Amino acid sequence: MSQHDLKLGHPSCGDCPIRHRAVCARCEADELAHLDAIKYYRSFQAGQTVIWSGDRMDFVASVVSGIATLTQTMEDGRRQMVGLLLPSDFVGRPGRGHAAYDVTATTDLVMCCFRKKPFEEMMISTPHIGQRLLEMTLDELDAAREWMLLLGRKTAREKISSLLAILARRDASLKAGTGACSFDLPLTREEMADYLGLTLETVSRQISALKREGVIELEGKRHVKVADIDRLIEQTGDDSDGGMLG
Amino acid sequence: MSQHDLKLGHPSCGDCPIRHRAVCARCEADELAHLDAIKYYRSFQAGQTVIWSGDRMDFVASVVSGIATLTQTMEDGRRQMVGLLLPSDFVGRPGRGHAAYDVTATTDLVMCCFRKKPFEEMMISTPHIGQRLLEMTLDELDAAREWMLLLGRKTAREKISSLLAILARRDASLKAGTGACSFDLPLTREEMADYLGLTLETVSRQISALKREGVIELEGKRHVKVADIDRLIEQTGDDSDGGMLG
DNA sequence: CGCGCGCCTTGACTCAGATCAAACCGAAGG
DNA sequence: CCTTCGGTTTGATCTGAGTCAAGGCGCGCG
Repeated sequence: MSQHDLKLGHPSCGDCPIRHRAVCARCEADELAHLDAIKYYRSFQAGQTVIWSGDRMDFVASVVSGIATLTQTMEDGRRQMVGLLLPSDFVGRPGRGHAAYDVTATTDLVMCCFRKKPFEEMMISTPHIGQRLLEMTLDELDAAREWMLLLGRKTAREKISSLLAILARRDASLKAGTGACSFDLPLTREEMADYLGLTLETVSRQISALKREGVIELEGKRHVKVADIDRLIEQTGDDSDGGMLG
Repeated sequence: MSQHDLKLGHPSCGDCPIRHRAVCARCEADELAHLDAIKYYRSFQAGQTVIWSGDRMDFVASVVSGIATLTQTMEDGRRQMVGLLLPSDFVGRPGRGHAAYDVTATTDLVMCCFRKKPFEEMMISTPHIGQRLLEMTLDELDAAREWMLLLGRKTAREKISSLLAILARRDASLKAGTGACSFDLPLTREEMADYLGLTLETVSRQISALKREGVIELEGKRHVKVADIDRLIEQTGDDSDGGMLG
């Protein structure tokens, strides 16, 4: 634990990029100072494994930048991604000593870590943290349940479109009014397949089909342009209101 | 709200059957007294809908007895169950005014309800409630993610076996040593199909196949006897240790 | 008693997506 | 320049589960 790869130039909590969305979002100045004192940063390169399922895990963390995945693997190698961790998302579970999933960096990744013990102590003394964590966990539970609908009932076409629509909305580079936007896919075809419960061939075919039909355009393999987001959303099978309930 | 069907004979919180597992599990005597003062019971008959997705929902609740389901429905009628609510499970989300899922009683059901406002106030004044709710929500998130693996990657055979194994373990009428047990299915074939992301015909066929192969026995349509639980678990595709990680 | 109604089972056929196999593309390295 | 290699595309074929359709079983009710 002594040589955690602490990088100079990391912000103090007060001007951290994820300050207002992460588990610390509701903390007051003094609480933040306490967190500042116990936090440390760790960086991972794209492709590196953060932790293996079943391994001892004596920290919890927030994603500061980059993207990580949470996956489960069966003995025979079948894999299912069960979560995508984006900046401000939380990893680890207070009150559990071992990782329940494989965590992998799909892009270069920076995490803000807390050793479990001091973090748990702080959760007791600082209700704001527990409150925010509850809120975030409830959001994740909703997301997981939405994904259950996708995995259990949607067609391949609907699955791919749903994923693209989520990525498109998040990269809200939505040109005001026009409904057009573009973004880079943060996942390989195989990773998308693992997320969607498909094979990589089916993912590839469906993306080609969407391209052929003009719903999306590709620049290279990874950059997607969506001329008309509504047309994409039509393909997802979701309520046409685009998820106003969320 | 005036005529909630409060039944005489309901226990005070102190000797409630779900006292030590529900959201109130960590509460002290005085906190319990407060909950006692604001709680009310509601009963539903098997088959009744508790609330529809999107409806205004001004209460949260714990299941006291019976079983309820949480389902999502697509416009065209495809349905996916996203949760099974058993005694002590919690329904509703503090900080949200509308139901996100259809909640249906599959057996006669009794729920212990709290109007949202007083409950939220109490969550702030009584950390024990929020702490317990966080714990329960994290458990549900784990369960949801395990279900994502089932929905995305398991075969029909593995899905059915997984469901039966879960029900068998829960009804821990496990005869010590022998690994034999028996229980009633709380769901119709169609409800199982909605839970497992299958059709009811496939559920029926797989159950017949398991019976034919001697993995299970049926008494009537609903009562299942498992002579050798390990043989059932072999069919689930899960790690052979039977989920010691959980 | 017989009728209708849920719920369940079984059979025949179809099809979406998996599997197997080949080749393509672009970047890195010699 | 050519080679290698990971990621990707595309084609041909196979198959598990869906769909459509016909009964069966048990129960409550007229």
